Amino acid sequence: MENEILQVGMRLINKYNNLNKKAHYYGVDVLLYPSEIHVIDAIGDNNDVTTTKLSMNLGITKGGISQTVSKLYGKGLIDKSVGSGINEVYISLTKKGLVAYEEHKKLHNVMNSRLSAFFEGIDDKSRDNIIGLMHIIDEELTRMEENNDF
Amino acid sequence: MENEILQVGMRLINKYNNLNKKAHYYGVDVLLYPSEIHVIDAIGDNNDVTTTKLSMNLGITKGGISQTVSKLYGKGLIDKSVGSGINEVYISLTKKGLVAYEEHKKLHNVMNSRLSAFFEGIDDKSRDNIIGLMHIIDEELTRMEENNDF
DNA sequence: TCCTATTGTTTAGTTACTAAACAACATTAT
DNA sequence: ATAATGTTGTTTAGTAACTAAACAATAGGA
Repeated sequence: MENEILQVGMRLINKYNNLNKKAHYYGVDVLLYPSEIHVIDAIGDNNDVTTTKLSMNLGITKGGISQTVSKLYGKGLIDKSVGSGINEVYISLTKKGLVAYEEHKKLHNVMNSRLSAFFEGIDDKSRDNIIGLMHIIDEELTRMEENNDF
Repeated sequence: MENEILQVGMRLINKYNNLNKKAHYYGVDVLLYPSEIHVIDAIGDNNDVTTTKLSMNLGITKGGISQTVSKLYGKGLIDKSVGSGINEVYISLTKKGLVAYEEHKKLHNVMNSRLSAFFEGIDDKSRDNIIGLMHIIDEELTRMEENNDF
């Protein structure tokens, strides 16, 4: 019974991950790979960000970010400018980059609005339980991370 | 408010995916990569399975399965036998493969039992709402898949 | 006997990384 | 002033985990 819910949850994660594997245009003239739209998303959420900060935000090494950013620069989606800190380079979206960012966000918003409607329609107890469930999952994942259990 | 729940959900998925990236021993003498333990898990759940069925179950091409299965054979975790169908080859776990399978399952069971306890402690309405929430997410993911929206 | 369908394999290519060495520059210590 | 240290970002070589496409092997039907 409860086991089934976990199974469904796992299936949903796999479904989401598979969707996330394909490249799309996001309203621009260049094909964007998952890693690229992921970085664009992170830049759009926090403009004038540095390579090091992106690296921390996305949990990827600086080298990896540098490579993806380089591709995005070549595709004309980002700009670079001198930052305020030592050796810092600020990364920001070009107009084209902003188009891709917003197109990507828009697609997420469809699901977002359905979920918003759902949460408005349920009672407080149910909502609290859903939050509680997420808390347990978070704790368990943290435990597995710390104990290197998997 | 509801947006925050979605954000937490996304963070949990990322956390889970990052855990899933590391190689582990799972109680045997060879290091098993994520793709390998994933295939072992699928074989253990459905013994005497074929390459084609594994391919369908895991959503990976036959070529990809063939490569991973080949590595697992080299590491001594699986056996092959003549199947009943045309050209079929049955894949099964060796003793060593079973050790890895059960060790992997055991780690998941810790979370499983916490979730079971949680679901026993909540009211029916909350449980129905959680199932309903999963249903909505499933529908939306299917819609995105079909419309190629992402 | 030839054609087709199916199974599994192999090969070449790709994405998305990591680790490590490196370069460029500023700050601090001697 | 010069050397050591600490940052930042880049480049390179290597790897995992695929896919697509060609292929081989085998069985059944026309």
